[in-house]
Amino acid sequence: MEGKRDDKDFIAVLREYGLQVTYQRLAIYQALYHTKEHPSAEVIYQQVKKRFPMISLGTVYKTLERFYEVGLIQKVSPVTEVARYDANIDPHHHVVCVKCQSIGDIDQVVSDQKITLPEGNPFQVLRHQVVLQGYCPHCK
Amino acid sequence: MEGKRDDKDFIAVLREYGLQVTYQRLAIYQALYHTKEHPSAEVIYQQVKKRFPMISLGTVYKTLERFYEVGLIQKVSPVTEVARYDANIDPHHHVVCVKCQSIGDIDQVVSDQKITLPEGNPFQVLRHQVVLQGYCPHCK
DNA sequence: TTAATTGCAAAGGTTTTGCCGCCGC
DNA sequence: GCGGCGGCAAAACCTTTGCAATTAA
Repeated sequence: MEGKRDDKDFIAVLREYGLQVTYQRLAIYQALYHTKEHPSAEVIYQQVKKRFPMISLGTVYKTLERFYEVGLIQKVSPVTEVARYDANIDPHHHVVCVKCQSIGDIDQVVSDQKITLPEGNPFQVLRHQVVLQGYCPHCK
Repeated sequence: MEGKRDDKDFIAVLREYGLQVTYQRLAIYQALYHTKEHPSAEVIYQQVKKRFPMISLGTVYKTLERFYEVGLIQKVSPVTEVARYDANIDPHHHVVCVKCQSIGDIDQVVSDQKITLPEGNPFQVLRHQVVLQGYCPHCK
């Protein structure tokens, strides 16, 4: 039985990750668990508000960040806090320091030619970007 | 002679990309061209302001976005506009629709084991993320 | 009981927008 | 001269923070 989880299961999951269990957290995790849409905090808030109209957006932000912190969920996008620019337009990738946010270049040497898509992928892919995360020479 | 470009060269570059030439644009492009720091708009603003104290931050934002739009520079990070979350924590990558920002999953099938770093890379890499960009089934 | 969590509202920070005068072409 | 661009300030967002009240354990 993999398919469905009832509330009891979700409670267990939160506990596994060392999280205190609240109705808000259950609702937020369930909402995220039952969608493939990779929703933003705002979208999750709108969703959860249907069942718990008193929930606040701030709580959704705090909770998602907490989930991410303990590894219960993934987060897409926040490689750097703000947009960063680069005059070098040769194909290359970047490595971002998780501590000081400095960025280094990685020459194409990486992989790349190996980026092949699974059969039946419905997206039409234009380009890709590999972002590595780690420590820069100064922070490590 | 590859190494240095004088002002005349920068003017030519802007024209090549169909951009109108102004002192602000020259200064912004030069500032970005002469650094490896992958600066943010704010940092570029501070830099350019030394030579052109009257320049405005809004102009820097508009200009960088214009440069990016025509392909004169690269932008690191803005895969999605806001943070997006995912309850699936199995290792996998994402493909983001450049038009509607919807996100699809790409199973590990991609490459990955092939991500090898160039010799002498000074960063200590912890993990990496492959982000593909393209059109979703609905937008293509 | 005690520490963590929630809700609310305010603040912080980045980026966008509108408008008008100015400048490149 | 015309359309694009720059400066300025306001606005729009997204996200974080502070605090008092509430709740989980």
